[in-house]
Amino acid sequence: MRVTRSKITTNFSEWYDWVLSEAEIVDYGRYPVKGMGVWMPYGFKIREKVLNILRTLLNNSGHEEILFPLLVPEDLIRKESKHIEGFQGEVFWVTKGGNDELDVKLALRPTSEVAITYMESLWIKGYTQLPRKFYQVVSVFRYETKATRPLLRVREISTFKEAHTIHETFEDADRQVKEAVSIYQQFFDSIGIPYLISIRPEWDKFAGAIYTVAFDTVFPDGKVVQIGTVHHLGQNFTKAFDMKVQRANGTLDYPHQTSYGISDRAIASIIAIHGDDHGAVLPPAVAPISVIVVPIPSKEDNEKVLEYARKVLEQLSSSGIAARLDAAEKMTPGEKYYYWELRGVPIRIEIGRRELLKNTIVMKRRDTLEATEVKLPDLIDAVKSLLNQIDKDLKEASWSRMKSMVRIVHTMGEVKTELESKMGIVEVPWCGNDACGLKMEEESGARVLGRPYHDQEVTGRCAVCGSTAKTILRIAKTY
RNA sequence: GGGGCCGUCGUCUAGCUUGGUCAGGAUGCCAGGCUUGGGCCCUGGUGGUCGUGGGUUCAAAUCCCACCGGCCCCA
Repeated sequence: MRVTRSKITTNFSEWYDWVLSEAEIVDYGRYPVKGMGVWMPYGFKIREKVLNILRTLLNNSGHEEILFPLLVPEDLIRKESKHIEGFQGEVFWVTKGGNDELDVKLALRPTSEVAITYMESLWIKGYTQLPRKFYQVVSVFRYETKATRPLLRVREISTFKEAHTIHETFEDADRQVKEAVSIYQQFFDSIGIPYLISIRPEWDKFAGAIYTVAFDTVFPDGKVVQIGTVHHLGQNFTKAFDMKVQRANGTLDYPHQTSYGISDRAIASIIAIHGDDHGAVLPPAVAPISVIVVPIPSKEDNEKVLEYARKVLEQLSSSGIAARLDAAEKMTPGEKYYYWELRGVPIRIEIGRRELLKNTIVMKRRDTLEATEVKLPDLIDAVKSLLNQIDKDLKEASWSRMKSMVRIVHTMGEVKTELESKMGIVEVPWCGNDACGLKMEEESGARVLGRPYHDQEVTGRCAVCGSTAKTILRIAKTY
């Protein structure tokens, strides 16, 4: 049995819907509200694992978890004019309580900057209280009017980890942006998701931000998905709320903020990026089950085979490995293979009469479907080292796939033909002027992702105006 | 923002053009048997307000309208 990636690459959309529903990750499209789905038990476990990684990273870097109300009064949300401008049209409003029209409409938060800034203005009075770093994991709502996709474009983003920090100076907030980027790098590295980090162009930064740094990844169909963002908010929100704090030198000034978020899309990426034609392939770090033990029944010695399988399970469990025995009698071993492969369990152990007689087990890795025979005494070491190996190999494979989808071109014509033939991300030399960037966006019919966050050497001339290039512009078809 | 396709047992789907035994199949599920090293086979059973509302008609899954929901393409 060999792994293939033909279905997932040529018919990604269908594959994606199929995995999410068949592997019981989310039940989407049946709940009778557009753009909203149900996290099913298996998907919920994956989500929990992902969130645990994020929480650990944030808690260990001085972030404090909080929880804000879902509703934001209209006057609050209108305080920062650029912000509301950006979100106007996609805010859900609560306008009635029972039969009464509300005097002040209440928004289902599309994000929480205003709510948090308002409360911070009550909490924080002096620089000795700064910085503060908060985060929460909540649902946020966007009134999407068309083309919703499970976990990718939804009306209720049911897993939104948003962090909000507040600082005495612009520079300290700038440092915070760097910390956030580094935390997100560690996060995506730990789940093997490859990314490019870009500074979004002026016309596409977060509504109310000074600048926005974004993480993008490439899906198997060649389209790009934004999987994380970090914003330097400067004093935009604190000024809107007239929130001043006393500084060390005694003067009053508006503090500086940042905010950064990761959503359901991180989980969508895990499914989409590591998956193959058999279904999901979960990195060990987020797999609810690390090892599935499948006994192969036989007429002779059937009870002994089962007993042996239970012994193996017991050894795995007592070594802290999340293992499960699938002893269901109704399914044939073959059916079980497909079932657990679809769900992405990293390692399968097959135990039949052959293994019983030899005192061995057969270990099959999900990512390559390669089998290895292991002597029983070596079981735990073999499983542990294979889990590490899978983790490494998944990361390497996904990075090399993404890198092959990113290439440099030098003219507008090439941008178009490259995107049309192969999708992915193209990079072109750019003078750095918005006008040229916008022109590239228009002419390419694609989306400008921005320029590299980490300096990247550039030679040549701007693909639009022909003047010396100062940086690179990244362009892609996006979700 | 513009255009197109679609909605029938849990799931996939036939039927719709040409209204009238068209509500049928597969899969799943339940019971039993035979199997079990990659979705095996056999027997019996379960399951559908044909997305919702309205209209046309003696008669609507089928024709018309609106809404809800899903998918795709273009900008």
